Amino acid sequence: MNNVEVGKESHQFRQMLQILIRRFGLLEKEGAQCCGVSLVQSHILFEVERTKKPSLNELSSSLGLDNSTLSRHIQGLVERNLVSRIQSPTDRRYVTITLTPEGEQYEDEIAKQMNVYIQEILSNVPENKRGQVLESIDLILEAMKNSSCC
Amino acid sequence: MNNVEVGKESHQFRQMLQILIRRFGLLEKEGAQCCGVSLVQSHILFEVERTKKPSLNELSSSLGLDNSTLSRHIQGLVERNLVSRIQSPTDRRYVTITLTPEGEQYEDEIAKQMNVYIQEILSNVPENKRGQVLESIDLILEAMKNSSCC
DNA sequence: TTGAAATAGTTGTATTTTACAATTGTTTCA
DNA sequence: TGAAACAATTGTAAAATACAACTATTTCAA
Repeated sequence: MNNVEVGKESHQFRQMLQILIRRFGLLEKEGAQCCGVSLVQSHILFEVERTKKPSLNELSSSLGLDNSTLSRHIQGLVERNLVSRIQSPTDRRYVTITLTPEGEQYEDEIAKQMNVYIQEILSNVPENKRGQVLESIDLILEAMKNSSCC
Repeated sequence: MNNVEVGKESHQFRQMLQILIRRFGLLEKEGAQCCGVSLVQSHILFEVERTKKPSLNELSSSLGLDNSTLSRHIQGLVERNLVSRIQSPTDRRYVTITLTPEGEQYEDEIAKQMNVYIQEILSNVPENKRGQVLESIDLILEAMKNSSCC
């Protein structure tokens, strides 16, 4: 494959991804706000659930936020009793962040809300293409992991 | 396909999309800031280029921002001479927004920057899967267009 | 062993982003 | 023709964010 072809593909790829991301981002925003949290808070809850017991540092870098910004978000979520912040016993500089049962319930609610949208979207993908679509997103993720840039 | 299967797929789909979106969002942010604009500004420029001569209303709703917020962003971009804001002659309530030559140049730069990242990512997708990946993103977009939810 | 450097997290502060409400100018239509 | 609808801007307050300074803890090398 030569450069011109890759260039064309890149353009198409960026354009599609960017549109997809904006549209999905809007959906997420709506889904989160239906459940009474902001988009960022919903990302935090999601990420806490996904990566078990992350530290504040891990969270902030995986979300692309400053430490201080995240610290305040966590403070807010602790006050709302959605996450707990526990000092690590082995290294007391760290805190580990977990979902409270209430936080898990929240995550479920948001997931349920998103589920409605996603089922709607998936039902509009031709049935014989659904497997390919899922596999492809996985391939992109994998490729990103193996890339030096991200 | 029954509900349980769709549910499983939804979960996987949301998880993958959400991760993909966060990672790509970080890339975009970096790409934009390399070129001296914020992520939101870069989205605005992209959208202005994509949809020719949008009105302020169209832009704000497609970007999911309040009218007033967008109006101020546009003001900033006008001051930086990246977009122009022209009152529509047929209906003077509207303004149409276009890229200036300088704005187009900016868009090209950002695109070039993103291109570097995207080529890197695509090169890590197995060559025999690249077509499928591109087709799949297109399928998702198409499905979103045909969905009532977004 | 100990104290300087490194690290994780929090808090102070200023800036930026954002939304909602009120306002202005224009068009539509009953 | 004038009230309602509409697009955009401006006033204002709230929320999100980053950077810098600070505290508490750990590491490691002299």
